[in-house]
Amino acid sequence: MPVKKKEKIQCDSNIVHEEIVRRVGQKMPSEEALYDLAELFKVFGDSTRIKIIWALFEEEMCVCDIAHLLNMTHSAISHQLRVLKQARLVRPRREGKNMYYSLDDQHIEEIFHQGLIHINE
Amino acid sequence: MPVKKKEKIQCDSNIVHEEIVRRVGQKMPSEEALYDLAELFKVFGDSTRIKIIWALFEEEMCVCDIAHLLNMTHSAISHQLRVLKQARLVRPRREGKNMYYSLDDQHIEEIFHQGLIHINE
DNA sequence: ATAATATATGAACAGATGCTCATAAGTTCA
DNA sequence: TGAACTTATGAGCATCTGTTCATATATTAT
Repeated sequence: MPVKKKEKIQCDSNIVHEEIVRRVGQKMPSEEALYDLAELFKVFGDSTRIKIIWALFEEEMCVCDIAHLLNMTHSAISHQLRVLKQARLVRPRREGKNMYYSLDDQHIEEIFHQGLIHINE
Repeated sequence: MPVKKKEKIQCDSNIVHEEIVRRVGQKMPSEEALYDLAELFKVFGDSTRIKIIWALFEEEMCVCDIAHLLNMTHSAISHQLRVLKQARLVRPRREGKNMYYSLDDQHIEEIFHQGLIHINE
């Protein structure tokens, strides 16, 4: 009695499309890389931080000016700059009492650009 | 008596670096565009969704297979696919009992690529 | 030293998020 | 029709997040 061969397979939790899952699984980046990527995008996923970064596209600014530009408290901006700093996206520079922040990455602008293309589609 | 001109200005909440703030402010995209951009990146800011998208780079897959690949419940995957669908990042196609999802955007891969460059720097 | 200004930081709180669970909806096959 | 299977969805909940507030730190000028 020949075993009935299933050509187009169902999606039983056991009889999954094993071929597909195996092939795709092999091409996936490491768990760690995907996690880090998500962490990076998480940083971009807040409109305050997006605004800060966009402002710094133009030129370096101090905390106070950013706060004024975005009409937010110094504290809130400082907290967010810390997040950006930890993600190695901005770099601080002291000048007297002021801390000037500037962008520390060349790829951000390209990432944002592609993001805007998606939005405006 | 000549008015003392302030060259490098202080950061009083009143005497902000008005020139800078004004110039940068003019170049900022609209509030709405920046908000939408943040929303898009928020979608990328979760490792489950990152994994789903990366899997779909290879080929379309059904809910069940994605769940199996990522070792998660069907429900969790379905919820996340909904988020991706609402963001117009994936597109569903029915085939019998299965819903096959595929990527609906050409720019995602470029965005992810640039993101990885930042991480590996 | 003290005062004034700029920034940083911890605690607290409200709101958002992602998963699980239960259940519903849609499809196929007997 | 009903049973089996796949996917979708709402509720509940634990966790995470972004802001505010109070306070600390750092620099400059008096």
